[in-house]
Amino acid sequence: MDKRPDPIGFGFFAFVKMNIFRIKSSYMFSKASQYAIKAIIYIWMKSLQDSKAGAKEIGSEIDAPEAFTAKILQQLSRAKLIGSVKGPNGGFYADESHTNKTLKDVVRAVDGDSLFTGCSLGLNKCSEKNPCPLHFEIVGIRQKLDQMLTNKSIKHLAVEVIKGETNIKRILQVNK
Amino acid sequence: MDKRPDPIGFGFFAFVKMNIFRIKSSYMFSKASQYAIKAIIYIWMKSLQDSKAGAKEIGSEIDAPEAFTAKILQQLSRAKLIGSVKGPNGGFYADESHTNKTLKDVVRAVDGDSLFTGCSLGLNKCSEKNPCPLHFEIVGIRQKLDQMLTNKSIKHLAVEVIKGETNIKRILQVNK
DNA sequence: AAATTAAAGGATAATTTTGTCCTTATATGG
DNA sequence: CCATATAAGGACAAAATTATCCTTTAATTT
Repeated sequence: MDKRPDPIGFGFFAFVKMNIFRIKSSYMFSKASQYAIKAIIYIWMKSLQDSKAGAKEIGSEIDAPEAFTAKILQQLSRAKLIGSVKGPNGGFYADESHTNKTLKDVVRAVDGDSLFTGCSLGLNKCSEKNPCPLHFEIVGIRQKLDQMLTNKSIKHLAVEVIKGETNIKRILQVNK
Repeated sequence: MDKRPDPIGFGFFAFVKMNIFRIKSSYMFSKASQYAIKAIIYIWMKSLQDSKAGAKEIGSEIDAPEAFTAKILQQLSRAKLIGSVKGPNGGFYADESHTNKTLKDVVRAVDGDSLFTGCSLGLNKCSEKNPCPLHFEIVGIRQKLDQMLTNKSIKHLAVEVIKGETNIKRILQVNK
């Protein structure tokens, strides 16, 4: 390989990747959770139409890497948030037994519950009695988030999506 | 080094670190933001007592890795959220020019603003007109978070902390 | 002016999260 | 029973985030 020092400054491209200029992601949910939510809504939509969905199909439809999606589906399956069957005509599905599963169940299965229980500043002894500077401010917001995620069943979400719009692709906004 | 295959199954310890059993962090803010918030509150507390704080001191007081804290302080300084002076008796400080800086400024300086503007499912075309399944649910919560972070000036927070308790260590809960 | 002190910044390492590939297990249809 | 399709899982790779170390720059003190 050519190990000569970069002659005309293409190191510039490394430059833009440097700390200073890198933009972080930092959403409310991890990517894994985002994929999980999209996937499980999609599965419910299929199940409401009496069909299963395979990992590949799901990954492609929700615009998530297929192999990674498969891993996440395993987690959801282990957590009993969805069912799965192997073999021909197999795939992932949801039924009555999953009717009451909520967004919170999904997020917890994938990300654990530090989002709901941990101190927002990462302090391990934060509590009502010994609150961090943001404690009381954050608690209220987090409670709202928690309630919202707890109140929304996945099935309900899927039904809403179907009612409002039949084109899955558009609703999940997977196209660019 | 001993490269023999693990004879009595201490691979178990690798095992517990495997995907399945690993617990994610996944807080509202990144670690960098958490450190930034703790650091800047600490700096304000010191400044309100007319003294500067060095990177080492700050890192140790807020229970964050010192070198990493130094990096974050650089970012805060570049973003004009704090001031810095080099040399003997130097350090980081905050003054009138920083009075109106808010928690939101801090989070944005460190994490960018995907937390505030990005779709919670990571979809790039999510909007009022073309909403993702969580859009309207999340928007309200995020707005509350945004408002809270916008309304709280760091200075105000530091004052509150000082009023409530003089022991910095305890308030920031750096012990255990 | 020189020595010293502390921030600024570069390079690199460790860890975590995200992502891929390949093998194994298992259900279904023929 | 056999072939096939698909989930489950292991091993590994890439990327992002977190963390450390060392050199350079610039104030302050002497």
